[in-house]
Amino acid sequence: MAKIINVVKGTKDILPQDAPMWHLLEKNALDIFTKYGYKEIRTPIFEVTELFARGVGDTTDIVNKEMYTFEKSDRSLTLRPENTAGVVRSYIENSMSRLSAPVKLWYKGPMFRYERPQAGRQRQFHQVGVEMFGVKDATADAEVILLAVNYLKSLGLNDLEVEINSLGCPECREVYKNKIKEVLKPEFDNLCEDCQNRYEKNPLRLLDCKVDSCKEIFEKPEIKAVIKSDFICESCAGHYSKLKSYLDELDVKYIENKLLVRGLDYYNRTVFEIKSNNLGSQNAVCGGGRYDSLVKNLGGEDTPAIGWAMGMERLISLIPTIEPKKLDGYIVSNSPADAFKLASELRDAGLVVEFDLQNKKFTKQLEKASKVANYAFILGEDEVKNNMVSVKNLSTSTQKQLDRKQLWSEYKNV
RNA sequence: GCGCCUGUCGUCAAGCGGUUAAGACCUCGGAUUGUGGUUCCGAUAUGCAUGGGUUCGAAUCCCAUCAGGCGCCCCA
Repeated sequence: MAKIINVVKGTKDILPQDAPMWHLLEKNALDIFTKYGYKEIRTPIFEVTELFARGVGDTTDIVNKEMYTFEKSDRSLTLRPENTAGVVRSYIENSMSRLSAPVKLWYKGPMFRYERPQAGRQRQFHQVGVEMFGVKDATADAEVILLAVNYLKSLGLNDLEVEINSLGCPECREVYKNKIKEVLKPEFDNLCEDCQNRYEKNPLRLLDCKVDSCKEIFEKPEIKAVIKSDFICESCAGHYSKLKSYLDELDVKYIENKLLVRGLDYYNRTVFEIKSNNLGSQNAVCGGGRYDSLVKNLGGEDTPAIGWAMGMERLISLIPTIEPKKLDGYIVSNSPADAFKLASELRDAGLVVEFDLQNKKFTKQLEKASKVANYAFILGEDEVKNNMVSVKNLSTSTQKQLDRKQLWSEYKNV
């Protein structure tokens, strides 16, 4: 036998037995997002590399070490590691700022990140996400979070934890960053290697370091005081408290997590994650936040925006398995030509039917029917002659001859 | 990139230095030439990820390679 070829590391087939769960995710996304006024957008799965470098940010791990980048005709192209940058690119390119705000878009599709695969993490994975452009008020933040919660509820996921935080605006964050750097300066040599790198590149990411020695340092009173301090400026604080009061009124439960720092550079003010305890160590199903300067940074008009993305594989691992449906009927007949005709009639009437294409014996056909279908439609010589079909209910074993014309509407009474 | 764990039929597995490599499920065939789902019978790994080594003897022990899983980092 020839050598077999396997799926590439970190990728997976979505097999027929899992398809019903994907259909559920996709159907509910379409239904619910549509109710909230979102329109679907589909952008290419690869873009010019510069889009991600400028959009996602070149201090992020996503851009630094996780991108699938390739060269073609002197252009550097990259398989999208996330879709916000692509959607923003399209928003700008198609002049969507001319549309009446807010512009609400949603998407679903594969994303690519070159990481070591593990539970809840693949190199090709799928996200559903939403992006809202044009509203700077906290109403947008609240609506977007509510939408996430309601989408999760529609999937039967009610008890997930919503964590929120505010990163402030570029101005107040700069002050905060400097304070952190200042107070940590004496400890610099004691920080782990990663943290020493983060110190210059992105001090906010120091805060969720998992190394014990670093955690200890962050626990020191004078350092903790700075980390925990409410650094955000008055207007950012106002925005944040407005969001919280909206969430309270909407009865959306949340936990404030001051250490919640997104790894994407473009976020400002509101960031949030939704987590599950049943996912192993990759426990975030949803992550998002506000990115008010991204549109401008990518060459568009200054446009506030906010969005989130959910990992579809992670969602699927949280919802119960959906058993595949049986066929409505399986036609049992020794005459393929007659079976073809009957199958067409029933299919046209909306039934899901199959019949034997392999010339199997009558008993084998019936055996097959009992495994895959709710009803057997038995079509023998007599039945063909009289324009009848014998319908057998395979769970009750009752059988009746029905007129072929009314078959599709009456078979369920057998 | 680093750490830990695991590779026996399509699937789940037993096996712990000497077996004819259990068993179950799935699939296929038969009992059953127009009545299934129950039952009974039968078929299906000359081979235990691959390559070396140790041994009289290896699926079992050792090494390497490959593959998979999990964790760190980071994220959905």
